[in-house]
Amino acid sequence: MGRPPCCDKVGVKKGPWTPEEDIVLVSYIQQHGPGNWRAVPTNTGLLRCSKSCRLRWTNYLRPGIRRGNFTEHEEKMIIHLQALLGNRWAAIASYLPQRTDNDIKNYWNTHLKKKLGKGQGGKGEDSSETKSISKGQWERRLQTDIHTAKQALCEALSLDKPIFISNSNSNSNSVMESNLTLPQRVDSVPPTPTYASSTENIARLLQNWMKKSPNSSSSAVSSDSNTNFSAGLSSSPSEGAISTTFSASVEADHEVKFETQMPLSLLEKWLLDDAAAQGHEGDFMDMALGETADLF
DNA sequence: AATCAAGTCAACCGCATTTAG
DNA sequence: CCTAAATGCGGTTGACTTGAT
Repeated sequence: MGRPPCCDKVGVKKGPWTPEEDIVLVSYIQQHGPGNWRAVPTNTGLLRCSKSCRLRWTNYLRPGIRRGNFTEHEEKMIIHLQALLGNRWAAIASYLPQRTDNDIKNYWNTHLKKKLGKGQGGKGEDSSETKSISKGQWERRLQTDIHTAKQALCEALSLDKPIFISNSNSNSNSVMESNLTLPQRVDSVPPTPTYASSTENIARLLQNWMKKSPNSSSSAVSSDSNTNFSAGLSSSPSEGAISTTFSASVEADHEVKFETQMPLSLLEKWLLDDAAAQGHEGDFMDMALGETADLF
């Protein structure tokens, strides 16, 4: 038969996450790594469903996430990718490793859609494009995916000593679902991502939290059973970051599940073959949309 | 200062796909 | 192979914030 249910919906808490919950979650993931979300609520005592835990981690607590202030480059990237891939935010997000699909989606809906609407008289609408896809269109879309993946690979490989991470969880995406893991170029994420950046995220949240509700002091952070966070908490002048002693100590104890390299030989060969065939190096950002249109 | 509208974004919901028993 | 749970994804909602009146 099947498996036991992931979470019974009675007694499941909803709504915004508190810093305390964040800390519990990060602590748990620090120890066990992301994945097996079903076990998270039971093992941590969080009154959240597994989905909620996963979402919280992937969208806010995961290391290397940047929030707000989309750069012009990112903006252009999103616009291009949206034109290429449609509303496949996870796929788009995989090209912007510091951004989450949710973030990109929100940004698109709140900023870019409007912007494009103004600029080109509503051309930016995507719905008709991505819906009602015929079989042939699917094939072409797949081709486009492969094509764009190759472009991204070219770009990535052309850099000096790039650092790749292959997102082990949600950010792997349809583009690469054919067992090829697209290496993500990381521009300004720390070279060796640790959970410290998660704690920074939490610290930031804590700050906001304390701004909002002066009553909930940092003492609230102490309590929980299997976390020893409180000892490691300290304020830093820059971002009020949680002290790195935590991340350092934990890192020593547990393997950090981020690949920093990936075997590229096959990919390189594939790219080189393709590049030879195509004969262009293709700056992804400069790829004309007209080229895309041809594919569809 | 109060009220309302518009904008933003975190989180939820439901569906599709993948995976485990 | 079948069934059901787990997971991932995109659409949508609603609480909160900000700006205008």
